[in-house]
Amino acid sequence: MTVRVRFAPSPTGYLHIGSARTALFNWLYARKRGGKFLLRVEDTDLQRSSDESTRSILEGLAWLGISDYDEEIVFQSSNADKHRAAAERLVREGRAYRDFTPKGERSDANVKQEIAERARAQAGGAEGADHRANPYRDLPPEESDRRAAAGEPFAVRLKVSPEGETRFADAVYGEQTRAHSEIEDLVLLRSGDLSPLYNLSVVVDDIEMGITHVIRGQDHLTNTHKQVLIYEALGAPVPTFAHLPLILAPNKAKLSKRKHGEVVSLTTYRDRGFVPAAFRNYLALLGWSPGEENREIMSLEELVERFTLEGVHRSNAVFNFSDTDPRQWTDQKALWMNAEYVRTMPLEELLPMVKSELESAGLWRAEFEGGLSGWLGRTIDLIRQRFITLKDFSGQGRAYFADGFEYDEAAVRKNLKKDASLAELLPALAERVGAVEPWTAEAVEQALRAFADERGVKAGLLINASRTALTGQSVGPSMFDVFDVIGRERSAARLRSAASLV
RNA sequence: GGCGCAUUGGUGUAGUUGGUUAACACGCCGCCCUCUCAAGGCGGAGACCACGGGUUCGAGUCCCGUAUGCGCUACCA
Repeated sequence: MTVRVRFAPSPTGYLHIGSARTALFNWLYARKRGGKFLLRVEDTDLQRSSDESTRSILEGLAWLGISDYDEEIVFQSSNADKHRAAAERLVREGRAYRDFTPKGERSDANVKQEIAERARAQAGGAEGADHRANPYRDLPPEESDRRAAAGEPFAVRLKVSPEGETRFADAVYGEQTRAHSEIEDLVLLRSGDLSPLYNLSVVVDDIEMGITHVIRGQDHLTNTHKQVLIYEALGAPVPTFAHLPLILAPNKAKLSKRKHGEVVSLTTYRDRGFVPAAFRNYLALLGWSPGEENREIMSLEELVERFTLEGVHRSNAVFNFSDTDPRQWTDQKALWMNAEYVRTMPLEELLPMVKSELESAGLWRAEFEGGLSGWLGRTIDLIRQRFITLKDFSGQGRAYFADGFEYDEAAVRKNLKKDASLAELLPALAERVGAVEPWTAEAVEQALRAFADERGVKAGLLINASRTALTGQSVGPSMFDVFDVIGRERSAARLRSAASLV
Protein backbone atom coordinates (compact mmCIF):
# COMPACT_ATOMS: atom_id res chain seq x y z
CA MET A 1 0.00 0.00 0.00
CA THR A 2 1.30 3.43 -0.88
CA VAL A 3 2.21 5.62 2.01
CA ARG A 4 0.10 8.76 2.21
CA VAL A 5 0.91 11.42 4.76
CA ARG A 6 -0.35 14.92 5.28
CA PHE A 7 0.69 18.12 6.96
CA ALA A 8 -2.36 19.78 8.47
CA PRO A 9 -1.69 23.27 9.81
CA SER A 10 -4.40 25.58 11.03
CA PRO A 11 -3.95 28.99 9.49
CA THR A 12 -4.21 31.00 12.66
CA GLY A 13 -0.85 32.72 12.41
CA TYR A 14 2.65 32.45 11.02
CA LEU A 15 4.28 29.06 10.50
CA HIS A 16 5.72 28.00 13.84
CA ILE A 17 9.11 26.28 13.64
CA GLY A 18 7.62 23.28 15.43
CA SER A 19 4.99 22.98 12.70
CA ALA A 20 7.64 23.48 10.08
CA ARG A 21 9.53 20.57 11.55
CA THR A 22 6.38 18.43 11.56
CA ALA A 23 5.89 19.29 7.89
CA LEU A 24 9.50 18.38 7.17
CA PHE A 25 9.23 15.00 8.87
CA ASN A 26 6.06 14.20 6.98
CA TRP A 27 7.71 15.20 3.74
CA LEU A 28 10.86 13.19 4.48
CA TYR A 29 8.82 10.13 5.35
CA ALA A 30 6.75 10.37 2.19
CA ARG A 31 9.80 10.78 -0.02
CA LYS A 32 11.66 8.04 1.78
CA ARG A 33 8.82 5.59 1.29
CA GLY A 34 7.96 6.69 -2.21
CA GLY A 35 4.62 7.90 -0.91
CA LYS A 36 2.41 10.94 -1.25
CA PHE A 37 2.79 14.15 0.68
CA LEU A 38 -0.45 16.08 1.04
CA LEU A 39 -1.44 19.37 2.54
CA ARG A 40 -4.66 20.07 4.37
CA VAL A 41 -5.45 23.50 5.70
CA GLU A 42 -7.49 23.15 8.87
CA ASP A 43 -9.44 26.35 8.63
CA THR A 44 -12.55 25.30 10.51
CA ASP A 45 -12.12 28.03 13.08
CA LEU A 46 -13.29 30.86 10.86
CA GLN A 47 -12.80 33.39 13.63
CA ARG A 48 -9.09 32.80 13.93
CA SER A 49 -8.22 31.63 10.43
CA SER A 50 -7.06 34.01 7.77
CA ASP A 51 -6.01 33.87 4.14
CA GLU A 52 -2.92 35.74 5.07
CA SER A 53 -1.88 32.98 7.45
CA THR A 54 -2.54 30.38 4.81
CA ARG A 55 -0.39 32.29 2.38
CA SER A 56 2.44 32.67 4.83
CA ILE A 57 2.36 28.97 5.69
CA LEU A 58 2.50 28.08 2.00
CA GLU A 59 5.38 30.50 1.54
CA GLY A 60 7.22 29.00 4.46
CA LEU A 61 6.91 25.48 3.10
CA ALA A 62 8.06 26.68 -0.31
CA TRP A 63 11.05 28.37 1.27
CA LEU A 64 11.96 25.12 2.99
CA GLY A 65 11.75 23.36 -0.34
CA ILE A 66 8.97 20.99 0.63
CA SER A 67 6.00 22.43 -1.22
CA ASP A 68 5.76 19.79 -3.91
CA TYR A 69 2.41 18.49 -2.67
CA ASP A 70 1.32 15.43 -4.56
CA GLU A 71 -2.35 16.37 -4.74
CA GLU A 72 -4.57 19.41 -4.55
CA ILE A 73 -4.53 21.26 -1.26
CA VAL A 74 -7.57 20.36 0.84
CA PHE A 75 -9.38 23.03 2.82
CA GLN A 76 -11.07 21.46 5.78
CA SER A 77 -13.84 24.03 5.95
CA SER A 78 -15.21 22.81 2.65
CA ASN A 79 -15.67 19.32 4.08
CA ALA A 80 -18.02 20.29 6.90
CA ASP A 81 -20.94 18.52 5.24
CA LYS A 82 -19.03 15.25 5.13
CA HIS A 83 -18.11 15.59 8.79
CA ARG A 84 -21.72 16.19 9.71
CA ALA A 85 -22.91 13.29 7.56
CA ALA A 86 -20.47 10.97 9.30
CA ALA A 87 -21.76 12.00 12.70
CA GLU A 88 -25.37 11.59 11.60
CA ARG A 89 -24.60 8.15 10.33
CA LEU A 90 -23.17 7.25 13.73
CA VAL A 91 -26.35 8.48 15.40
CA ARG A 92 -28.44 6.33 13.08
CA GLU A 93 -26.29 3.33 13.83
CA GLY A 94 -26.52 3.93 17.54
CA ARG A 95 -22.80 4.61 17.91
CA ALA A 96 -23.42 8.21 18.79
CA TYR A 97 -26.33 10.01 20.44
CA ARG A 98 -28.00 13.38 20.61
CA ASP A 99 -27.33 15.28 23.80
CA PHE A 100 -30.12 17.76 24.54
CA THR A 101 -28.37 19.25 27.56
CA PRO A 102 -28.38 23.03 27.18
CA LYS A 103 -25.04 24.37 26.04
CA GLY A 104 -22.98 25.52 29.01
CA GLU A 105 -21.13 28.77 29.32
CA ARG A 106 -17.41 28.50 29.14
CA SER A 107 -14.83 31.23 29.42
CA ASP A 108 -12.07 30.28 27.03
CA ALA A 109 -9.36 31.75 29.20
CA ASN A 110 -9.47 29.52 32.25
CA VAL A 111 -10.37 26.17 30.79
CA LYS A 112 -7.39 24.44 32.31
CA GLN A 113 -8.23 25.72 35.74
CA GLU A 114 -11.86 24.80 35.30
CA ILE A 115 -10.93 21.28 34.33
CA ALA A 116 -8.72 20.86 37.37
CA GLU A 117 -11.39 22.20 39.69
CA ARG A 118 -14.09 20.03 38.27
CA ALA A 119 -11.80 17.01 38.56
CA ARG A 120 -10.91 17.79 42.15
CA ALA A 121 -14.57 18.08 43.03
CA GLN A 122 -15.27 14.75 41.39
CA ALA A 123 -12.35 13.09 43.14
CA GLY A 124 -14.38 13.21 46.31
CA GLY A 125 -17.01 10.99 44.68
CA ALA A 126 -16.80 7.33 43.76
CA GLU A 127 -14.13 5.84 41.50
CA GLY A 128 -13.23 8.78 39.31
CA ALA A 129 -15.44 10.64 36.90
CA ASP A 130 -18.58 9.02 35.62
CA HIS A 131 -18.36 9.77 31.95
CA ARG A 132 -21.52 7.88 31.12
CA ALA A 133 -23.89 9.74 33.38
CA ASN A 134 -25.49 11.65 30.54
CA PRO A 135 -29.30 11.19 30.76
CA TYR A 136 -29.65 11.37 26.98
CA ARG A 137 -27.15 8.60 26.33
CA ASP A 138 -29.82 5.92 26.26
CA LEU A 139 -32.78 7.92 25.07
CA PRO A 140 -34.94 5.74 22.79
CA PRO A 141 -34.18 6.57 19.13
CA GLU A 142 -37.81 7.49 18.43
CA GLU A 143 -37.87 10.06 21.19
CA SER A 144 -34.51 11.43 20.17
CA ASP A 145 -35.74 11.77 16.60
CA ARG A 146 -38.97 13.36 17.71
CA ARG A 147 -37.25 15.99 19.88
CA ALA A 148 -34.77 16.74 17.13
CA ALA A 149 -37.58 17.08 14.61
CA ALA A 150 -39.34 19.43 16.99
CA GLY A 151 -36.37 21.72 16.72
CA GLU A 152 -34.88 21.17 20.14
CA PRO A 153 -31.15 21.99 19.99
CA PHE A 154 -28.70 19.17 20.61
CA ALA A 155 -25.05 18.24 20.35
CA VAL A 156 -23.90 14.87 19.07
CA ARG A 157 -21.68 12.77 21.27
CA LEU A 158 -19.83 9.57 20.55
CA LYS A 159 -21.07 6.67 22.63
CA VAL A 160 -17.91 5.32 24.20
CA SER A 161 -18.35 1.89 25.69
CA PRO A 162 -17.86 1.93 29.46
CA GLU A 163 -15.67 -1.15 29.59
CA GLY A 164 -12.45 -2.00 27.91
CA GLU A 165 -9.68 0.12 26.53
CA THR A 166 -8.32 1.45 23.27
CA ARG A 167 -4.85 0.77 22.07
CA PHE A 168 -2.58 1.68 19.23
CA ALA A 169 1.10 1.26 18.50
CA ASP A 170 2.73 4.61 18.05
CA ALA A 171 5.69 4.44 15.69
CA VAL A 172 7.67 6.69 18.01
CA TYR A 173 6.23 6.22 21.51
CA GLY A 174 5.39 2.56 21.26
CA GLU A 175 2.35 0.71 22.53
CA GLN A 176 -0.30 3.07 23.96
CA THR A 177 -3.36 2.02 25.91
CA ARG A 178 -6.03 4.01 27.63
CA ALA A 179 -8.99 2.74 29.62
CA HIS A 180 -12.39 3.76 28.31
CA SER A 181 -13.17 5.00 31.80
CA GLU A 182 -10.69 7.79 31.11
CA ILE A 183 -12.47 8.89 27.97
CA GLU A 184 -15.66 10.93 28.03
CA ASP A 185 -18.42 10.68 25.44
CA LEU A 186 -16.78 13.31 23.34
CA VAL A 187 -18.76 15.85 21.41
CA LEU A 188 -18.71 15.36 17.65
CA LEU A 189 -21.10 18.11 16.59
CA ARG A 190 -21.80 21.33 18.44
CA SER A 191 -25.32 22.03 19.52
CA GLY A 192 -27.07 24.67 17.49
CA ASP A 193 -25.31 24.84 14.16
CA LEU A 194 -24.12 21.23 14.36
CA SER A 195 -20.66 22.30 13.29
CA PRO A 196 -18.07 19.52 13.57
CA LEU A 197 -15.38 19.49 16.24
CA TYR A 198 -11.73 18.90 15.63
CA ASN A 199 -11.50 15.22 16.53
CA LEU A 200 -14.30 14.31 14.13
CA SER A 201 -13.00 16.50 11.32
CA VAL A 202 -9.46 15.17 11.32
CA VAL A 203 -10.59 11.58 11.34
CA VAL A 204 -13.15 12.01 8.57
CA ASP A 205 -10.69 13.98 6.46
CA ASP A 206 -7.87 11.54 7.02
CA ILE A 207 -10.14 8.68 5.99
CA GLU A 208 -11.32 10.65 2.96
CA MET A 209 -7.75 11.45 1.95
CA GLY A 210 -6.60 7.88 2.48
CA ILE A 211 -3.96 8.86 5.01
CA THR A 212 -1.89 5.86 6.08
CA HIS A 213 0.50 7.55 8.51
CA VAL A 214 -0.40 10.40 10.81
CA ILE A 215 2.80 12.19 11.81
CA ARG A 216 2.18 15.10 14.18
CA GLY A 217 3.15 16.73 17.45
CA GLN A 218 3.15 14.86 20.73
CA ASP A 219 0.49 17.20 22.08
CA HIS A 220 -1.99 15.01 20.22
CA LEU A 221 -0.80 11.74 21.72
CA THR A 222 -3.42 11.37 24.44
CA ASN A 223 -6.28 12.48 22.24
CA THR A 224 -5.36 9.90 19.66
CA HIS A 225 -7.34 7.36 21.62
CA LYS A 226 -10.50 9.34 20.99
CA GLN A 227 -9.72 9.42 17.31
CA VAL A 228 -9.09 5.69 17.26
CA LEU A 229 -12.56 5.27 18.74
CA ILE A 230 -14.01 7.38 15.94
CA TYR A 231 -12.19 5.38 13.27
CA GLU A 232 -13.58 2.20 14.77
CA ALA A 233 -17.11 3.57 15.03
CA LEU A 234 -16.91 4.62 11.42
CA GLY A 235 -15.62 1.18 10.46
CA ALA A 236 -12.48 2.59 8.88
CA PRO A 237 -8.96 1.18 9.17
CA VAL A 238 -6.87 2.99 11.76
CA PRO A 239 -3.73 4.55 10.29
CA THR A 240 -0.28 4.31 11.83
CA PHE A 241 0.40 7.14 14.24
CA ALA A 242 3.80 8.69 14.85
CA HIS A 243 4.00 11.46 17.40
CA LEU A 244 6.89 13.86 17.47
CA PRO A 245 8.53 15.30 20.58
CA LEU A 246 7.85 18.96 21.22
CA ILE A 247 10.25 21.83 20.78
CA LEU A 248 10.63 23.80 24.00
CA ALA A 249 11.98 27.21 24.95
CA PRO A 250 15.20 27.46 27.03
CA ASN A 251 13.17 27.49 30.24
CA LYS A 252 11.50 24.29 29.03
CA ALA A 253 8.17 25.97 28.48
CA LYS A 254 6.25 25.60 25.27
CA LEU A 255 7.51 27.90 22.55
CA SER A 256 4.93 30.54 21.89
CA LYS A 257 4.70 33.72 19.92
CA ARG A 258 3.29 35.68 22.79
CA LYS A 259 6.15 34.81 25.10
CA HIS A 260 9.04 34.26 22.75
CA GLY A 261 8.29 36.48 19.80
CA GLU A 262 9.71 36.17 16.35
CA VAL A 263 12.28 33.43 17.06
CA VAL A 264 9.50 30.89 16.71
CA SER A 265 8.37 32.08 13.32
CA LEU A 266 9.83 30.43 10.27
CA THR A 267 9.68 33.62 8.24
CA THR A 268 12.07 35.24 10.69
CA TYR A 269 14.78 32.92 9.48
CA ARG A 270 14.10 33.73 5.90
CA ASP A 271 14.05 37.45 6.67
CA ARG A 272 17.24 37.34 8.69
CA GLY A 273 19.27 35.70 6.02
CA PHE A 274 19.17 31.99 6.61
CA VAL A 275 19.90 29.63 3.77
CA PRO A 276 16.84 27.36 3.50
CA ALA A 277 18.91 24.19 3.28
CA ALA A 278 20.77 25.14 6.45
CA PHE A 279 17.68 25.79 8.50
CA ARG A 280 16.05 22.68 7.16
CA ASN A 281 19.12 20.69 8.13
CA TYR A 282 19.05 22.17 11.62
CA LEU A 283 15.33 21.51 12.01
CA ALA A 284 15.76 17.89 10.97
CA LEU A 285 18.16 17.37 13.85
CA LEU A 286 15.69 18.61 16.44
CA GLY A 287 14.08 15.47 17.75
CA TRP A 288 15.62 13.17 15.23
CA SER A 289 19.07 11.83 14.58
CA PRO A 290 20.45 9.45 12.01
CA GLY A 291 22.02 7.28 14.70
CA GLU A 292 25.44 5.68 14.54
CA GLU A 293 27.05 7.84 11.94
CA ASN A 294 27.27 11.28 13.46
CA ARG A 295 27.71 13.43 10.38
CA GLU A 296 25.32 16.30 10.85
CA ILE A 297 25.57 18.31 7.66
CA MET A 298 23.15 16.59 5.32
CA SER A 299 21.66 17.49 1.99
CA LEU A 300 17.95 16.97 1.38
CA GLU A 301 18.75 13.76 -0.48
CA GLU A 302 20.78 12.46 2.43
CA LEU A 303 18.05 13.38 4.87
CA VAL A 304 15.55 11.43 2.81
CA GLU A 305 17.88 8.48 2.61
CA ARG A 306 18.62 8.37 6.32
CA PHE A 307 15.26 9.37 7.78
CA THR A 308 13.33 6.81 9.77
CA LEU A 309 10.53 7.08 12.30
CA GLU A 310 12.61 4.85 14.58
CA GLY A 311 15.23 7.58 14.72
CA VAL A 312 12.74 10.06 16.18
CA HIS A 313 13.21 10.76 19.89
CA ARG A 314 10.72 10.58 22.69
CA SER A 315 12.01 13.44 24.78
CA ASN A 316 11.31 17.05 23.99
CA ALA A 317 14.07 19.18 22.52
CA VAL A 318 15.10 22.59 23.81
CA PHE A 319 15.49 25.35 21.29
CA ASN A 320 18.26 27.36 22.83
CA PHE A 321 18.42 31.11 22.44
CA SER A 322 18.84 34.24 24.49
CA ASP A 323 16.59 37.26 24.38
CA THR A 324 19.21 39.51 25.89
CA ASP A 325 22.25 38.67 23.78
CA PRO A 326 21.70 39.71 20.15
CA ARG A 327 24.47 37.40 18.99
CA GLN A 328 22.44 34.51 20.31
CA TRP A 329 19.07 35.69 19.06
CA THR A 330 18.47 32.11 17.96
CA ASP A 331 20.02 28.73 18.63
CA GLN A 332 23.79 28.91 18.23
CA LYS A 333 23.94 25.66 16.41
CA ALA A 334 21.47 26.93 13.85
CA LEU A 335 23.66 29.97 13.38
CA TRP A 336 26.77 27.82 13.09
CA MET A 337 25.11 25.58 10.59
CA ASN A 338 24.02 28.51 8.47
CA ALA A 339 27.56 29.88 8.44
CA GLU A 340 28.77 26.45 7.45
CA TYR A 341 26.38 26.42 4.50
CA VAL A 342 27.21 29.99 3.50
CA ARG A 343 30.90 29.26 3.27
CA THR A 344 30.84 25.78 1.81
CA MET A 345 27.83 25.48 -0.46
CA PRO A 346 28.38 25.57 -4.23
CA LEU A 347 28.88 29.15 -5.32
CA GLU A 348 26.29 28.89 -8.05
CA GLU A 349 23.65 27.98 -5.48
CA LEU A 350 24.65 30.80 -3.20
CA LEU A 351 24.78 33.40 -5.92
CA PRO A 352 21.03 33.83 -6.44
CA MET A 353 20.54 34.28 -2.71
CA VAL A 354 23.24 36.90 -2.54
CA LYS A 355 21.70 38.57 -5.54
CA SER A 356 18.32 38.96 -3.94
CA GLU A 357 19.94 40.17 -0.74
CA LEU A 358 21.92 42.82 -2.63
CA GLU A 359 18.84 43.75 -4.60
CA SER A 360 16.76 44.36 -1.55
CA ALA A 361 19.58 46.46 -0.10
CA GLY A 362 19.80 48.48 -3.32
CA LEU A 363 23.34 47.28 -3.95
CA TRP A 364 22.76 45.18 -7.03
CA ARG A 365 24.08 46.33 -10.38
CA ALA A 366 23.35 44.90 -13.79
CA GLU A 367 27.09 44.48 -14.55
CA PHE A 368 27.26 41.86 -11.81
CA GLU A 369 25.71 39.49 -14.28
CA GLY A 370 27.59 40.91 -17.22
CA GLY A 371 31.16 42.17 -17.33
CA LEU A 372 31.57 41.91 -13.57
CA SER A 373 30.24 38.40 -13.14
CA GLY A 374 33.72 36.94 -12.73
CA TRP A 375 34.58 39.61 -10.24
CA LEU A 376 31.36 39.02 -8.33
CA GLY A 377 32.06 35.32 -7.99
CA ARG A 378 35.57 35.93 -6.71
CA THR A 379 34.41 38.58 -4.29
CA ILE A 380 31.62 36.51 -2.83
CA ASP A 381 33.88 33.53 -2.50
CA LEU A 382 36.35 35.69 -0.63
CA ILE A 383 34.01 37.34 1.83
CA ARG A 384 31.62 34.42 2.46
CA GLN A 385 34.34 32.68 4.47
CA ARG A 386 33.53 34.64 7.59
CA PHE A 387 29.89 35.46 7.12
CA ILE A 388 27.09 33.92 9.10
CA THR A 389 23.93 34.94 7.28
CA LEU A 390 22.98 36.31 3.89
CA LYS A 391 22.42 39.67 5.56
CA ASP A 392 26.15 39.99 6.04
CA PHE A 393 26.64 40.46 2.32
CA SER A 394 24.80 43.76 2.45
CA GLY A 395 25.95 44.64 5.97
CA GLN A 396 29.59 43.94 6.69
CA GLY A 397 30.09 43.31 3.00
CA ARG A 398 28.64 46.58 1.78
CA ALA A 399 31.97 48.22 0.94
CA TYR A 400 32.69 45.55 -1.64
CA PHE A 401 29.64 46.48 -3.64
CA ALA A 402 29.28 50.20 -3.14
CA ASP A 403 31.35 53.26 -2.39
CA GLY A 404 28.91 54.58 0.14
CA PHE A 405 29.60 52.66 3.32
CA GLU A 406 30.06 53.48 6.96
CA TYR A 407 33.20 53.25 9.00
CA ASP A 408 32.88 51.16 12.10
CA GLU A 409 33.74 53.44 15.00
CA ALA A 410 35.76 50.91 16.93
CA ALA A 411 37.66 50.01 13.79
CA VAL A 412 38.56 53.64 13.14
CA ARG A 413 39.77 54.00 16.70
CA LYS A 414 41.78 50.83 16.59
CA ASN A 415 43.31 51.02 13.14
CA LEU A 416 43.35 54.66 12.09
CA LYS A 417 43.44 56.92 15.12
CA LYS A 418 46.01 54.70 16.75
CA ASP A 419 48.94 56.30 14.96
CA ALA A 420 48.95 59.97 13.92
CA SER A 421 51.54 59.37 11.25
CA LEU A 422 48.87 57.51 9.30
CA ALA A 423 47.50 60.89 8.23
CA GLU A 424 50.58 61.32 6.11
CA LEU A 425 51.29 57.64 5.39
CA LEU A 426 47.91 56.83 3.90
CA PRO A 427 48.00 59.31 0.99
CA ALA A 428 51.58 58.26 0.27
CA LEU A 429 50.51 54.63 0.30
CA ALA A 430 47.67 55.52 -2.03
CA GLU A 431 50.20 56.97 -4.40
CA ARG A 432 52.27 53.81 -4.29
CA VAL A 433 49.33 51.47 -4.57
CA GLY A 434 47.95 53.46 -7.46
CA ALA A 435 51.06 52.65 -9.42
CA VAL A 436 51.14 48.92 -8.85
CA GLU A 437 51.42 46.93 -12.06
CA PRO A 438 50.09 44.39 -12.72
CA TRP A 439 47.18 44.60 -10.26
CA THR A 440 47.44 41.38 -8.30
CA ALA A 441 47.37 40.52 -4.61
CA GLU A 442 51.04 39.56 -4.78
CA ALA A 443 52.11 42.78 -6.43
CA VAL A 444 50.19 44.90 -3.94
CA GLU A 445 51.71 42.97 -1.07
CA GLN A 446 55.22 43.57 -2.44
CA ALA A 447 54.56 47.25 -2.90
CA LEU A 448 53.05 47.71 0.54
CA ARG A 449 55.80 45.83 2.34
CA ALA A 450 58.48 47.74 0.47
CA PHE A 451 56.75 50.98 1.38
CA ALA A 452 56.62 49.96 5.04
CA ASP A 453 60.34 49.20 5.01
CA GLU A 454 61.18 52.54 3.45
CA ARG A 455 59.17 54.41 6.05
CA GLY A 456 60.40 52.26 8.89
CA VAL A 457 56.92 51.18 10.05
CA LYS A 458 55.51 47.75 10.55
CA ALA A 459 53.60 46.36 7.62
CA GLY A 460 50.83 45.41 10.05
CA LEU A 461 50.15 49.05 10.81
CA LEU A 462 49.50 49.79 7.15
CA ILE A 463 47.63 46.59 6.54
CA ASN A 464 45.19 47.13 9.37
CA ALA A 465 44.76 50.79 8.52
CA SER A 466 44.06 49.80 4.92
CA ARG A 467 41.45 47.32 6.05
CA THR A 468 39.47 49.99 7.79
CA ALA A 469 40.09 52.49 5.01
CA LEU A 470 38.88 50.15 2.27
CA THR A 471 36.09 48.28 4.04
CA GLY A 472 35.17 50.33 7.10
CA GLN A 473 35.73 47.21 9.19
CA SER A 474 38.35 45.97 11.59
CA VAL A 475 38.00 42.39 10.45
CA GLY A 476 37.89 40.76 7.08
CA PRO A 477 39.74 38.59 4.58
CA SER A 478 43.43 38.66 3.91
CA MET A 479 44.06 42.31 3.07
CA PHE A 480 45.85 41.81 -0.21
CA ASP A 481 42.94 39.84 -1.57
CA VAL A 482 40.75 42.71 -0.49
CA PHE A 483 42.91 45.16 -2.44
CA ASP A 484 42.70 42.87 -5.41
CA VAL A 485 38.94 42.71 -5.33
CA ILE A 486 38.29 46.36 -4.50
CA GLY A 487 40.45 47.43 -7.41
CA ARG A 488 43.24 49.93 -7.94
CA GLU A 489 41.30 53.14 -8.35
CA ARG A 490 38.83 52.52 -5.56
CA SER A 491 41.58 51.36 -3.21
CA ALA A 492 43.68 54.44 -3.78
CA ALA A 493 40.72 56.74 -3.39
CA ARG A 494 39.63 55.12 -0.15
CA LEU A 495 43.16 55.27 1.28
CA ARG A 496 43.26 58.98 0.56
CA SER A 497 39.89 59.79 2.02
CA ALA A 498 40.57 57.74 5.12
CA ALA A 499 43.47 60.03 5.96
CA SER A 500 40.95 62.57 7.17
CA LEU A 501 39.70 60.10 9.78
CA VAL A 502 43.04 59.76 11.51
C1' G B 1 -7.06 16.37 40.75
C1' G B 2 -6.82 12.19 37.00
C1' C B 3 -4.38 9.97 32.91
C1' G B 4 -0.23 9.78 29.67
C1' C B 5 4.86 10.73 28.05
C1' A B 6 9.80 11.94 29.07
C1' U B 7 14.62 12.45 32.08
C1' U B 8 22.80 11.10 29.16
C1' G B 9 27.89 17.58 30.26
C1' G B 10 24.98 24.61 29.10
C1' U B 11 22.28 22.91 24.21
C1' G B 12 21.39 19.08 20.20
C1' U B 13 22.47 14.03 20.31
C1' A B 14 25.34 8.63 20.08
C1' G B 15 25.39 4.70 23.16
C1' U B 16 19.68 -0.57 19.22
C1' U B 17 21.05 -8.48 22.53
C1' G B 18 23.38 -5.17 30.13
C1' G B 19 30.39 -6.06 29.96
C1' U B 20 36.39 -2.19 29.89
C1' U B 21 38.71 5.11 30.84
C1' A B 22 30.28 7.28 28.56
C1' A B 23 31.22 9.06 22.15
C1' C B 24 30.06 13.22 18.54
C1' A B 25 28.40 18.28 17.22
C1' C B 26 27.39 23.41 18.89
C1' G B 27 29.01 26.68 22.66
C1' C B 28 33.19 27.83 26.16
C1' C B 29 38.84 28.08 27.31
C1' G B 30 44.01 27.60 25.52
C1' C B 31 47.81 26.84 21.77
C1' C B 32 49.27 26.79 16.51
C1' C B 33 48.54 29.50 11.95
C1' U B 34 48.60 35.04 11.16
C1' C B 35 48.01 41.60 8.54
C1' U B 36 42.70 41.53 11.72
C1' C B 37 38.68 38.33 12.44
C1' A B 38 36.87 33.90 11.10
C1' A B 39 37.87 29.15 9.08
C1' G B 40 41.26 25.13 9.84
C1' G B 41 44.70 22.02 13.01
C1' C B 42 45.88 20.50 18.04
C1' G B 43 44.58 20.33 23.13
C1' G B 44 41.37 21.41 27.52
C1' A B 45 37.31 22.30 31.08
C1' G B 46 32.45 20.42 31.55
C1' A B 47 27.98 14.26 32.85
C1' C B 48 28.91 10.33 39.75
C1' C B 49 24.03 8.90 32.66
C1' A B 50 17.39 13.11 37.62
C1' C B 51 17.17 10.65 42.61
C1' G B 52 16.37 6.12 45.70
C1' G B 53 15.92 1.04 45.81
C1' G B 54 16.15 -3.78 43.38
C1' U B 55 17.69 -7.90 39.67
C1' U B 56 22.84 -9.37 38.20
C1' C B 57 29.54 -11.41 38.83
C1' G B 58 28.47 -6.71 36.22
C1' A B 59 23.25 -1.47 34.51
C1' G B 60 23.19 4.77 31.14
C1' U B 61 21.12 0.10 29.20
C1' C B 62 16.13 -4.48 32.82
C1' C B 63 12.26 -3.85 37.19
C1' C B 64 9.87 -0.82 41.13
C1' G B 65 9.29 3.78 43.58
C1' U B 66 10.15 9.16 44.09
C1' A B 67 11.07 13.88 42.03
C1' U B 68 10.99 17.19 38.14
C1' G B 69 9.38 18.71 33.34
C1' C B 70 5.97 18.43 29.47
C1' G B 71 1.29 17.00 27.32
C1' C B 72 -3.88 15.80 27.49
C1' U B 73 -8.17 16.04 30.34
C1' A B 74 -13.03 21.87 26.10
C1' C B 75 -19.75 22.05 22.48
C1' C B 76 -10.44 25.00 21.09
C1' A B 77 -7.43 23.29 17.16
